[in-house]
Amino acid sequence: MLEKNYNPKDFEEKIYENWENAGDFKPDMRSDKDAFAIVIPPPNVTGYLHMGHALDDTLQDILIRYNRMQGKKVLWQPGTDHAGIATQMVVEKQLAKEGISRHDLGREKFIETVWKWKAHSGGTICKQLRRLGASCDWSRERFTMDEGLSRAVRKIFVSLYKDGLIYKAKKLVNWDPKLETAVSDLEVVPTETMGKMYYYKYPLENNPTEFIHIATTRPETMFGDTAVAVSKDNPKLAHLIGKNCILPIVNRVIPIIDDEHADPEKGTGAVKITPAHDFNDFEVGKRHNLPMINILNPNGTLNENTPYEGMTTQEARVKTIEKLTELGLMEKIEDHPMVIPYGERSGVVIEPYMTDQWFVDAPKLAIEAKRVVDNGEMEFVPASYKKTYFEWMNNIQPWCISRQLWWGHQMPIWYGPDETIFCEENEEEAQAAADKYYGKHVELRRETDVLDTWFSSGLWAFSTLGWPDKNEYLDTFYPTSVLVTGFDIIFFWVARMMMMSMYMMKRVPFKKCYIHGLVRDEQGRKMSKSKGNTVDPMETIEKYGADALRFFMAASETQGRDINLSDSRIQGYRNFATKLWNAARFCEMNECYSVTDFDVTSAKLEINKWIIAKAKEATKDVTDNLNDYRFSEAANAIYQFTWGTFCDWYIELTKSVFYGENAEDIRETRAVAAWVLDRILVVLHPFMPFITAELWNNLAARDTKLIKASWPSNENINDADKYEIDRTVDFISAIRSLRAGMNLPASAKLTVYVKSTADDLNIIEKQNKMICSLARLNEISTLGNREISQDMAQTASKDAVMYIPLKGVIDFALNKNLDGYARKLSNESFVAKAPAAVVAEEKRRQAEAMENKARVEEALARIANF
RNA sequence: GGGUGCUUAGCUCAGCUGGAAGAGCAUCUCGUUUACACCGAGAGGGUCGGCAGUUCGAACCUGUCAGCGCCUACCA
Repeated sequence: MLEKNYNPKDFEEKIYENWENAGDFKPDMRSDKDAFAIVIPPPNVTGYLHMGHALDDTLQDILIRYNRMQGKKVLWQPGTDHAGIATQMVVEKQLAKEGISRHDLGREKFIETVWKWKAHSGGTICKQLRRLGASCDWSRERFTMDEGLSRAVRKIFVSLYKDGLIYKAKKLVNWDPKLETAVSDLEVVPTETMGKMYYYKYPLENNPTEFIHIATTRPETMFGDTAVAVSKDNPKLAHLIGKNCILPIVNRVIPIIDDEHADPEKGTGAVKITPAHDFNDFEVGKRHNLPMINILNPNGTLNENTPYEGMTTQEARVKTIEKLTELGLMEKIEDHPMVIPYGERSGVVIEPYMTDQWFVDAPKLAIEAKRVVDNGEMEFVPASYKKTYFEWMNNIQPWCISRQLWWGHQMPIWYGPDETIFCEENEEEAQAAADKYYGKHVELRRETDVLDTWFSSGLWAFSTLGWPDKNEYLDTFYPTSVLVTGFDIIFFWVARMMMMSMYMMKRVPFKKCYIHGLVRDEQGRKMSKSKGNTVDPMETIEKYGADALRFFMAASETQGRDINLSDSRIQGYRNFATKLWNAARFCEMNECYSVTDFDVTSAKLEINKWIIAKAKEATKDVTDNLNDYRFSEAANAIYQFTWGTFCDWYIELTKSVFYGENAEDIRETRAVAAWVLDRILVVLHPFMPFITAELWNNLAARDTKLIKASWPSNENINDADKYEIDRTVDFISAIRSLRAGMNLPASAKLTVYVKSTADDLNIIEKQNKMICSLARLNEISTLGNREISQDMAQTASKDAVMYIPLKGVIDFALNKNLDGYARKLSNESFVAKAPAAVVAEEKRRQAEAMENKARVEEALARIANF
């Protein structure tokens, strides 16, 4: 027997353990059907599940379960990411609490500490994914720094290098002065800020009374200036080209050059050129072969090339302005809205900084990655993201992959006395190679830089499947079927996977890429820890169950739009689960047990033929929508069928069968009710795996677990099966509506006479009992040659006109109540002794009843006039 | 600056190929009945942002205006 109340906490975790222990998430490699695979976007190993994951992973699980039920070989490949910067920062913060810096520990000890931290706090997110119901094959869980995946990283690195697609270069990069590492363009967050524009002037070399006027937002960078540029098309300034000016404070002579970068419309029309600290100026510097003066230390303070060595840029800025003012060169300072780049992780201002770094030739790798999207080998859903992808790919810059961090894949590069050794294996192999090359034992020094985290994530689609080793999984599941991820990660990850996979595998990493939006808070604001508006999915699951949260995510997921979290909606889906639970209890109480191999075509009763057709229709609806990745439509289809059709109508209709005497009708209806309930469990399972499995297990002894039950397909739907009951529903609805509109009490049983087509009359004849029961009637019959009298209310449904005599009914019902109130209130001792609130309430009710009566009488008067 | 999306009921949003405007929540009325009050029955509520076009027919297609958002570039 089912418990009276739906209580997801009683069974969700238990059911999950059963699946996992039984190996139900492992692909059925013996299946003769297609393979279907998804690689999970790997969360940070030390991270926690947030609502974004809940959405992303619910959608994936729906697809996985749906395809698994179709009998395919299904793999959901799980794993976690080492998240270089993020993890290193967390551990550094921990150490800082004990007053230790990573440098105190040294590289080796520090990395050891990180591994310890990972062992201690890692894996939480995988437990949380289990709680959500994610049916990943945990036996294949991978980590980006696993030995296998690390080997893949080294192999690709060396291969790219040999193909000339990785190179070392001294270039301007985004430098994070707090973390003291290069970061990629994508790890920089441009932030709108109100800053200042500083106007000052440099004297000309040969005529110190003449000046060239400069505007800048970063005056302290002047110590790195190696030219001033103006445009030859600028009539006011062109005459200065070729002259020199004097850089104040340091009194260095720099040329005034002609360059297109100097826009006459902007600033003063003359631009100070600081090639080592500005991306545009760097280009100008290259064009004119200007010296590049580095003015910063790695920690962002000014260096020995400036008069303000050791100062922060802010301090130096103040000092520079003071000094320029002193020299009478400062002109004005204006407020200036601008965009300042901040480090995504560190939150400090990012400085363009000249260093030796390693780059991947992304523009070259992009060629293939673009081609296969262009020709449809990889399809975005929704398709509009194709444009976004090309927009970026067409403007792609070389990808800086080196990081001056400790946590990550250390580059497989060893420096010998005068040679660089690349080795995809390990230290000893590199040493052996070096010794062989030099013909004697030499000291090797390994490159200290590690790789950008996204380098290893870029290999995820095949490295997790065991590449570079040949194996069955790689053969079976690569290319994977679909990647499900948020739009915020298209460039970080999707594009890199495309490039890396096309380079190494020559085939797309996934055939489709489903992109969803962000989960926002109730008011539509972005969730963030700093705003304090995050909602922990684990708390939501605790409160409403994982099924409710999952269903919310599915039902809210419409292509190309963000989702606003809504507690009332999640609660609504919990209510939906409760509703299903109770419907199952109804079936159980009425002994509706699953009949193995029940032949639905054998059903004779109209209500049964009707619900079977509707169930098949709903199944097709869900199937079609899932195939098109229309999650909300699919979820709504099963929701509407379960609640609006099965519970609201079918269960009610079965009551006149179950409470009747016809044994054959009861037998058939029990079998059909059980069949429909099973169908709901099957079709709902991808969305709400827990409650459906719990009911499946409790309602009958089964040969197959629900997780492996087969998804119905290509069913024959007979529209004629639906007609009679659809019409019956029309009649009942019309009568109910009229009753409510006229305020007729439910206790008043009515008589209805119908004038309509023979077809309708036939249906009314056949379904008489059900109509009477659901519309609270004594009788419904043909009008025949009865006279239409003035006290008859009328309502219509298509060809049918229904006449309802009202006279006695109303008087009876209304006066009964009124008499009661009158009697009570005329009782003096009641009025005197009962609490005032009770008396007032009684009076209120009396007034209400009188009002009600007036309304009905008014309605009757209207009918009389009709 | 370039790109892209949105504007539909009080709120949050669906609405696929142009064919009778929908859901959930909220509101109001009623509630006989052993599946369910986390419920049932019923109701009200919309100039589909404005304007102009195409069409037999437009929430949907075209143009235009307005408002909001996102991505991206830009530290003169």
